Amino acid sequence: MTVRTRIAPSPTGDPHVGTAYVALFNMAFARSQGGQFLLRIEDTDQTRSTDESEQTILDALRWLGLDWDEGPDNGGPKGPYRQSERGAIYSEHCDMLLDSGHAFRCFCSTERLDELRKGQMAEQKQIGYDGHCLHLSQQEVTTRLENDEPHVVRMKVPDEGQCTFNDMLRGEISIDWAQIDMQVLLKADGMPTYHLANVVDDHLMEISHVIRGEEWINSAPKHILLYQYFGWDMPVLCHLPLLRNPDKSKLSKRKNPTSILYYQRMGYLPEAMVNYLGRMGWSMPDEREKFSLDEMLAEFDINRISLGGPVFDVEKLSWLNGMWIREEFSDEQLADRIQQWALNRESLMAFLPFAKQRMETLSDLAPLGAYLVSGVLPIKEDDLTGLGLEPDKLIEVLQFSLWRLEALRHWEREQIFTELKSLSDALEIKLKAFLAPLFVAISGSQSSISVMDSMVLLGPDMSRARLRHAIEVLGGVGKKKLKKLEKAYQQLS
RNA sequence: GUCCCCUUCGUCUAGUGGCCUAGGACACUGCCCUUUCACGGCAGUAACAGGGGUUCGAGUCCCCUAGGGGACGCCA
Repeated sequence: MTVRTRIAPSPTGDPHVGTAYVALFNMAFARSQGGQFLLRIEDTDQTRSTDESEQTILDALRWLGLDWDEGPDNGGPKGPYRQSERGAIYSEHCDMLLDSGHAFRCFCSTERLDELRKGQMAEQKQIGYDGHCLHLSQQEVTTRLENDEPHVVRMKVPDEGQCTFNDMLRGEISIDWAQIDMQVLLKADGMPTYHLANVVDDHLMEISHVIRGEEWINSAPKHILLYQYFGWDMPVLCHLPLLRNPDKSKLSKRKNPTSILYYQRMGYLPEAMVNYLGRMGWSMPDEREKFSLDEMLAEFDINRISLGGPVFDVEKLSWLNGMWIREEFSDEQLADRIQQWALNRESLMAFLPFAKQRMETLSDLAPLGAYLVSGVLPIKEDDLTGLGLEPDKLIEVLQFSLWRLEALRHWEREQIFTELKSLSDALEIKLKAFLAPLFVAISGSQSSISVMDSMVLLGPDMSRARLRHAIEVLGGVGKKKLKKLEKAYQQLS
């Protein structure tokens, strides 16, 4: 048996804990069955991933000890790979469906589709493609193709009956075919959508079991249909519960740190991290809380997964991390870890040029650099409100900066500066006054090395987390207020 | 709005019809240990969403209701 985890890099390159979670269970299932665990990076929307962001995710998984196998040597796609390099195989498969009459070309414009959706929304009807191009004559299709009219390829879907399939954990699931949209398979730019790429790649990689997040249940019928159209064997499906925020919604970075890099930077151990993820929706037969990846692989039974969406609880993760530090690490091992983590030559060399100018004795180093090796800083409301900005302005500065920095793709001094400077101009606040609250949020004090340099040293995840924390310290932003801020933010740019 | 999935302490969970007076862990509270703080030890508060069935017997099986979540893109 063979199993794979699909990875979709995000523009910012954050390796999401949800990705690691799914990868862990794929790996656990594969290894416990003596099968293979593969990894596949997929990016059919080329604006999303870069070599860098792909690398970041692979590194994060490796850090957690989630090592993958090579995959079958059958000429099909191999291990982590770049999908865009193999664009042709999708259009070829798409042609097969076109020839067999299971797919059709659709020339509808984005405007028409928007209009259609709006109408359906207004009538409170089901939303989906209306089959406008389904019955174009061969003649018309040929003419429009000759005219180079932009078009997509959509799959045909039965208009009656139900699709019934089996989920390893959930049993039988039935969905009416009427619920299933005529999914676009090949986009106007010639790239496949997820659905096509997923099915074709899974088949070529000889995937036997698909273990993925619950959010995919509703698109299972599309995939089943494609397998039927191609005449391929359908893999076994298994949908994992979704990791949740404390308010039970799907885990998101707005409400919780979700980047593995953040937890790394925070000083969580990979062993504890994997251990904790393994406790989400799963338990050891003897209910022990602390276990290594190897122990989990040895005992893994997929039927021990519970289906309620588990809330990601940082507090319990911290407790577990403490257990690992205290019980599983010798002083020597811990010393090594700490050195690797932050007290390494590279980190010191990065920091020293700034520290040097402010040092009189070597012992000045610790207070100067403490904030760089800290997690959440103990700042108080007064530290921020005492800076001279009005409370409303203060929130604006922090929240807008956070949004700008969240969108930043390359975490470099120049870019950070450009973003913040343009924001301070737009808000008509002098740079010095504008940076003051950021200074406190990032470094915890008013006198330290420059904010920009500090942010570079801290890295994107910790920097953003500190800004979020500062906003929390000020009482946070309610739903209403958030909407207002978003509006104001949009108007700025 | 339509469809799908889910539902045991605040949170993570054990539970596969009798072993359940529902067990463990985090968090919380108290006590002990300790020159402080932690760690550690001990104890305590706290849950089967509600209603109907099936059964000698239901947390466990079925149905309904409610609640939560997800999906409805030329995103993945």
